[in-house]
Amino acid sequence: MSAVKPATIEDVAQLAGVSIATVSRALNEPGKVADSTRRKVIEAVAQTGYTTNAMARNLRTRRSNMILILAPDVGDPNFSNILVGLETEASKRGYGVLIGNTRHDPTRETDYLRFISSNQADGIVLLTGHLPFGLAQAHPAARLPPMVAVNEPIANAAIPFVGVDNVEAARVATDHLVSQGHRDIAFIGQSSGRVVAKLRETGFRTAMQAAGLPVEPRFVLEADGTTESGRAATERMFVRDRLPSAFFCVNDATALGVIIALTARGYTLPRDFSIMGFDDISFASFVTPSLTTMKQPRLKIGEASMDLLLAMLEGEAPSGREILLRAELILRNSVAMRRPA
Amino acid sequence: MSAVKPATIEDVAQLAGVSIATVSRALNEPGKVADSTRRKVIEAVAQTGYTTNAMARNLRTRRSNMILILAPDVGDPNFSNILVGLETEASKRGYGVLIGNTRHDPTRETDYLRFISSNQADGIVLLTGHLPFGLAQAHPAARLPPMVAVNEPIANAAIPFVGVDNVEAARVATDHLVSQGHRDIAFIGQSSGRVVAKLRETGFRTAMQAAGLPVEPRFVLEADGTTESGRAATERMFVRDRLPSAFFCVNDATALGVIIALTARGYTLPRDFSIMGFDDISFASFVTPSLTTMKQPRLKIGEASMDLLLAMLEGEAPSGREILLRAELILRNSVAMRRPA
DNA sequence: TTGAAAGCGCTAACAC
DNA sequence: GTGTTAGCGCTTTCAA
Repeated sequence: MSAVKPATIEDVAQLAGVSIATVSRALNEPGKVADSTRRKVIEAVAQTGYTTNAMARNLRTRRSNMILILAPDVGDPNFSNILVGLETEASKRGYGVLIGNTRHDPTRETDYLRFISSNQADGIVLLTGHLPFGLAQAHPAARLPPMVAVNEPIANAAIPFVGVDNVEAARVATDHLVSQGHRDIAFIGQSSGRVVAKLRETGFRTAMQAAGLPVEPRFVLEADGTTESGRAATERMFVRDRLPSAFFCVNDATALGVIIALTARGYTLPRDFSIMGFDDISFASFVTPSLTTMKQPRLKIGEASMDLLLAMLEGEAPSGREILLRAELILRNSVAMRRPA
Repeated sequence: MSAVKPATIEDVAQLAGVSIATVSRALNEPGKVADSTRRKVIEAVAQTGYTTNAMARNLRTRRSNMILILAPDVGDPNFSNILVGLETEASKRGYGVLIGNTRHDPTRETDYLRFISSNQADGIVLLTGHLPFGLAQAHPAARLPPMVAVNEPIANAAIPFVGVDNVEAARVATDHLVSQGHRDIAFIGQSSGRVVAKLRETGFRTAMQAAGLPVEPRFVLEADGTTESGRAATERMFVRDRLPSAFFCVNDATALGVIIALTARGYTLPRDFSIMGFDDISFASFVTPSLTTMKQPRLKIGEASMDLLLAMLEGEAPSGREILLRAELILRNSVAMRRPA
């Protein structure tokens, strides 16, 4: 019964007894078509099972209604719900979402730009923390595609950012430790490269200063955000003569490393030390002790980012904004009152 | 300097002093073009910064080189590396990957089919465990798009499946419990609806029978695969007069529920009970006790699925195959020797 | 309010 | 080996 070839706009036009232009209008600008003819068209569309050929439309309009998402690791639990949020908002607005897993590989980053230069995507969401390698060459300054940075701001580039207010959240986290009586607090995760780490360190220092507490340089340790780096940093701590009573970790993965190191040394947590994480990634509630941490509103971050990007695409928004969302303190069992000395 | 409008094939042709057809050939079928002219073309491409307009090409060829991935929850830790594998293989072969988060919502499933019917995707990877709602209507039987089912086979449909050999893996898992001296083993996670649960139960029963052990009906409990269902099932267990010494759980989430219930009742694990999970999702090593489980080769599953789908698309493979990969027993701390009664 | 027609940029027959 | 040419299916002036 049904044609072997998909129906085209011409088939619909013929059946409805109108021109293809009218069909196009009836579908895309219903207001510009008489009620009666619109009904005929709708009817014909139903009969033929017509669907607009997106390729033809895209070729004509030079828009693809696709958004490219560039992430270093799509499987990262830190991204999971951000992706869901991005996809949800895009889908709601009639856009599709294309994913590119870069693994921080410059070659791959460049490669994915083909989606932009070949008109297969209209804008980019960057979860990578930097501009895709090769962007500048591929696109002369004036014609950069619309982009938003998510989760990790992009240094030295006027790319709108959407994410958590890291400084403020780190301040809240530190305040919580202070409120539990801690005065000697270590910061695990200093890292010159990573913008986010810097922001969290700033929040930490701000809170300490506001509380009138000193930040001892020997209590500020480098770590690159991995579990192993957290473990190693903790070990380095033990060559000191004095120890902090609490650890504020740059993220949950680092905190896990700290917990592992401390537990291995025979300490009981949180009795002996308090640990504060950041992110609230999926395992945070399953570790022992379960992790007190700052929860990122990932779904919202994703939705807000896509919303901003689409607004830019549709020419509604001033590009250059920044949307900072609030992180939430999640109280679990890794932070306790400081024991009297 | 650089033109405000992107270069087209015509610009390249002009600069190289050849016809557009030759440019097209030089780029797509280099063998069919003389060396000297090919070099001229390459040079002109470089000068103009030309990139093929994918929309025009797709319109012409009726192929998009895009694959649609339909998943109920893109953020599910169980999918994370499968997605990475899918994307990696696709990207390697020059395909892009489009994601659709269905949330098991029939409306959304139908909605995503527009990517197929509008020529924006050439094939579908199904992580949902069922055919997208509305597929049959949208595509008369003869013209179903190429599809593969991943992770969860699709009942009553001749869709090629790629995933772990659940029966075999469940057998291995059960064998391990038996080898530790357990004889009274409960199966948590019976579920009539889910194909995967059935397969794992089959593997469990096979192993028990092979070991000459009875499967007591009261030790086979329903649970839908969530942590809460595992917890609840364990509670139901305690109205019995006898208890098993080990629990084989249909997945890690369920196992976590069992652990929570048992721990809450004051038992020490694995001293009092042994728990076996399935999947090895990210938190498995962080729970206390860390979970002994069967690890799914997720990256490989993703790569193999995409490989199969692309082979089908390129007309190389008989559609209707099944690729079963081997799961690996991961020994951690939730399973111990059975204590003498 | 509608129709005719141009053309988006490309690939693939077909001719040379 | 290379060029000419006909569309792929659609949107969008421009006229009526």
